[in-house]
Amino acid sequence: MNAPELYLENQLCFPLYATSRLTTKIYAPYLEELGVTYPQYLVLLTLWQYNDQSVTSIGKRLYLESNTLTPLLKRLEQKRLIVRSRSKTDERTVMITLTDAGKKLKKKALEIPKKIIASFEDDTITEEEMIFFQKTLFKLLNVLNDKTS
Amino acid sequence: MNAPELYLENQLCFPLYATSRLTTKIYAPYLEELGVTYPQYLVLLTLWQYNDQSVTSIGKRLYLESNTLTPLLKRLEQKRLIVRSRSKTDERTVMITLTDAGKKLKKKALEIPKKIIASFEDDTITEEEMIFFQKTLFKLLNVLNDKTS
DNA sequence: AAAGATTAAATCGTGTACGATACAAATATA
DNA sequence: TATATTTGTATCGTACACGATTTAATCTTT
Repeated sequence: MNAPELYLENQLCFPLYATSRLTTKIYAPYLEELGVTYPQYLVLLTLWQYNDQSVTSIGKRLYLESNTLTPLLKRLEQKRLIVRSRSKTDERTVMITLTDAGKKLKKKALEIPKKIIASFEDDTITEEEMIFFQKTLFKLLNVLNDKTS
Repeated sequence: MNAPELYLENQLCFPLYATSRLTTKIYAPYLEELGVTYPQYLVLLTLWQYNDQSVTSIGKRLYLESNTLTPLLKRLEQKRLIVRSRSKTDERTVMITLTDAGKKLKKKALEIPKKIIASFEDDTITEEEMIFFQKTLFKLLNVLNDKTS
């Protein structure tokens, strides 16, 4: 029974899944220097860009929920990069605050993007193609976010 | 300290990670009907397309290793969709064979792609753009595979 | 204001990912 | 042909993901 619609090379889900995982592996050596995991790095990016905020706010930006974030944030707190504290105006909310160490780590992180871009460099994909790719990717992310919420 | 190179919207890793996860969520209701998880579905796609093969062979196609695959394959075996058996010509190798139930599931899976395409449909992204996107995505996957191996 | 509904985190259980390591079988080399 | 190396799986520990549920705080409604 021939079924090209089920071939791996005709899927969209599979290359997204595989590329996402391999990209994370490219980051690994640099993140190891920072002492954080990849999802922890994304939380730090969120905090560096948008400053202190609630767990839900971080979740909205990263498309994650408290079931994933709470344990992750506890680990970041153990590493003394953030502080978790109940809001006084709304006791349901937990505010995430960067510590000095967490803020300092940003300087080190600034070196990462250029190293990543360098390791992505390749003859088969032009810079223009990558920019277009990134645009479509973000469009797709928005579409999917509407569909899943 | 302004650092646009660290903004979430300027990353490539982050939208890949988020889009991959949201795509998996789109599949969830259909995979529930099949009674498998998303990575289990990918293994079945591999077996349907390339027939019976070793753990390593599946891993090469999906960019996974035995540390991930062995437990996953044991679950597929418990569901009676595959059989794991040591090769007689090479006792190191474990051959993965589809059961009749595993083969039959392909018929049900054939309905999934069109449903997924329908749920991806959107005015902001043309079909042409999606095809181009998929091409770049596979190119990127190949580049990353070279870099990480 | 009391009852009901909503919201924000946290918890729990299952299933990946993956680096590191172990181990046995097969292959290569001295 | 012994020994060393490589290969194919499996195991272990840590860290996500995520659906489902719980709990407490806040908001809405009557």
